[in-house]
Amino acid sequence: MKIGEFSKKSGCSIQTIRYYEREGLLLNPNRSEGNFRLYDSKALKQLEFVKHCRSLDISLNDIKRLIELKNTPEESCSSVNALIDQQLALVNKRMKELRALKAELQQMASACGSDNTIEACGIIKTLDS
Amino acid sequence: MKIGEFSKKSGCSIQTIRYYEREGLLLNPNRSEGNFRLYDSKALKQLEFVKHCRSLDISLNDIKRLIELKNTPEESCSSVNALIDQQLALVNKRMKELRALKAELQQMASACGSDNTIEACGIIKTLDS
DNA sequence: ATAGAATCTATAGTAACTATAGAGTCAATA
DNA sequence: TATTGACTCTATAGTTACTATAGATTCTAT
Repeated sequence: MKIGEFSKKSGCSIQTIRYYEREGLLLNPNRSEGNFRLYDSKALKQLEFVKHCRSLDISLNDIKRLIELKNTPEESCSSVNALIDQQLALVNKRMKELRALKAELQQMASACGSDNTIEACGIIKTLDS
Repeated sequence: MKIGEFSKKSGCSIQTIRYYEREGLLLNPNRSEGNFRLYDSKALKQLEFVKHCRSLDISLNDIKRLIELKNTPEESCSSVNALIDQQLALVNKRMKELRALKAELQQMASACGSDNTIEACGIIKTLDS
């Protein structure tokens, strides 16, 4: 299939597919006579792997590492574990930050009942302090 | 004070300060004879406002809007309210995403006890499906 | 033969910074 | 007085993960 169909099947935009190829996350596909990219179901699986990783917010660099690791199936998977643990730590950190952030925003929202002037607005006062 | 001291007092890097100035978040400071930027305590307050907003993850564009709003103190603060509400919605959305993400990552981490080969690793299997 | 759709490459834009190069300024020392 | 070193200046490029555009080709259908 050509890139248009590949894009629809995978749910990735055409530009993103070409970008992933440039970045080495997808193998260089075969080309048609007229230089159009040609994909098969194997390529689709590869792209789905990448998409799944991205949905977990794993960076393109880490995905590249995972792909390399996949190509050495006989080795220990401790690096894979480490990568996921690291990702989990990142997520926990961000969640903590977001919780604090949410608390402050909520407090600010309640600091301004509704219809003040900007001068009297509790939100601006909070931000100013 | 010159930018070095301003940077230390505010906790913003020198580049970031100059960047905020270019982006219109800080007023153009006076310059010394030799063209060095000169800041006073008023400028510090302005920068602290920006920093506080950034710590709440408010975008530079929205901060710019807040600054403009601050300059019309007699008007209604409903726009300020709306902006904070919108920010809160964003945070809630991201928290929800992160919770889902965390759940999947945890499940993956537990799918691989510890010392498999990559071929047998539950994590890679999950990512492949 | 030709119109229109799809594809190609190369390049620039996005957000919010960070980092660098190369030049100029300033205060203190030899 | 000359010079060293710290500080600052502007302009530009790099970061991440894409998205968008321009201009040229290729293919398909009438």
